[in-house]
Amino acid sequence: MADGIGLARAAIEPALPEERVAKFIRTLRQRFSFSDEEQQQLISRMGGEAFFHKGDTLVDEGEWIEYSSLLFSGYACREKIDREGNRQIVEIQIPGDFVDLHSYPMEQLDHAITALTDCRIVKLYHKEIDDLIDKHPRFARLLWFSTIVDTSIHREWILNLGSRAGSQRMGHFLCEMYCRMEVVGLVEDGRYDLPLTQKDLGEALGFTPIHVNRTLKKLRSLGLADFRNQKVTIDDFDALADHCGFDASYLYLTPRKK
Amino acid sequence: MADGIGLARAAIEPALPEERVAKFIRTLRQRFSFSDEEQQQLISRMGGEAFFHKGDTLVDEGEWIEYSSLLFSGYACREKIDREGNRQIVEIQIPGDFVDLHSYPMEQLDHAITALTDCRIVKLYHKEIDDLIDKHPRFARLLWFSTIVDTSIHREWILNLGSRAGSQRMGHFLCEMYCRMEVVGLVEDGRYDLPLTQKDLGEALGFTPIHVNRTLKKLRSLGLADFRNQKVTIDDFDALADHCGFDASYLYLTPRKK
DNA sequence: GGCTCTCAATAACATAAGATAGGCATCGTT
DNA sequence: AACGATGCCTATCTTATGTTATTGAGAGCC
Repeated sequence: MADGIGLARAAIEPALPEERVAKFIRTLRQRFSFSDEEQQQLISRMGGEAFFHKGDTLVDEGEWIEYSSLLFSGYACREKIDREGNRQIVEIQIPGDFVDLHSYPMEQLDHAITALTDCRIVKLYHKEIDDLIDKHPRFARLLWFSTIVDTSIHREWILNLGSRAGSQRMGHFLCEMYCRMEVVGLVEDGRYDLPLTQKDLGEALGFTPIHVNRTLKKLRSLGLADFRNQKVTIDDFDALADHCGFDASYLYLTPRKK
Repeated sequence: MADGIGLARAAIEPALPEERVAKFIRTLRQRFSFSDEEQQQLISRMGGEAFFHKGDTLVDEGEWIEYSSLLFSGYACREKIDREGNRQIVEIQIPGDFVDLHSYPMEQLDHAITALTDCRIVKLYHKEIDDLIDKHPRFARLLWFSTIVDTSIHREWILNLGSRAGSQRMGHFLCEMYCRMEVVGLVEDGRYDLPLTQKDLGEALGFTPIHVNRTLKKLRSLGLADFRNQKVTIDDFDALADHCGFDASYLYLTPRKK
């Protein structure tokens, strides 16, 4: 929806850089206060755009990377495939997320990033980051921070997969997505897009698609959440959060002091 | 064992700084080649030591932190506790690991770090890191990298909890610990210390203690791994790795080009 | 219009893992 | 020596989740 608008406008006249990175800035500022000048410093280094179709691989496992991708519109996911070919979705990326900023220190990823919908990205070349940190060392800590939030999210997923079962595991995931989507203005009347099939959901939560179906049915019958046609509706967020013990602090959405 | 030696020596005469950080340097150099001079730069900034007893909290959830801790000897773990009081171990820390380097960009952790045995740490104050990055920007990328390896390990745990069951999940964990311990010289004849109870193991792998017992029994009967008295014996690492589809690349133990 | 897909929903059945409980070591304390 | 605490092991029973299969709705295609 916001997605569609972005695409349409880009086709007519290119969006301004500020606009393209707006969601990222919004998320970042939610977490880490920084000046308008610093914001400008960062935006001015953002390079070209790229477009991917649904199902495309944005970054492949093992690939050598020289720029990081800021997701401007569309949805993607990190995924790992094991020897038997089982797919594990490890994180969902939404507009405003830096999908692979950690490739700056890493240079090579241990997993792939795949487009869940058509995606538009803005590039930030690693040599620009080098230069930025060189001239403004404070950005090291700031950009570093933004990658470390993913680490925190991963830890919560470990907790979710390791200690929560059934509807609570599912509910927790839906709560996380709700909070992250809300920050970038993608929740409307308790509804947000989640472009996953039930099979995908299973691959994120460690369930079979059948069990995903059972679990969704249960959440629906409890009146806590409804997922259908790639859309999530949560009428009473607090009730759902309470049901599954969700606490958003691991998302670091409260501004830091520095 | 190496632990005991370290402690005894420290009691008589303080170990040299080089010696105290040797395991960390060993791990880091395994991953990221850097010069002797840079090594010296880093070591010279390391501050005082601290000692913790088994069961102590090294860093508490939510605590504001002004230095990061390098584990010199002993074992620790990251853990998260959910609302019901269930404990989820999220990572094991071994000698040479920076247990909370990510607290530098974070300033506050979303989880606690607890000593599994008596522990000795060496401090690196965050203002020293500020200064180090200021004078030698390359260290930003290097230290950043070292935190990002934890992210990669977390992702593999998500895969492990989400898609592997029973003996493979357990085996994978034992393989990871084997590889990490080997780098710092703590594997001897296929044996290494793992100071966890079966309950702890369950809290790391998302099993009940009873099921941990079943699983260990199975691995033992298959001749793949033996865990008892806090010691792991793996006679044929390749066989175990093959059994559970373990691939060490996510540990980034091959030196990067830069 | 009738294909073929993919995805969602459900049912019937199988099994891995959780829950509860008891016995048996070991260890530190008094 | 007696005691309680802790950790390991086993047995039994229950349940959540996996497996396999069938049906129907909708989307795209020829």
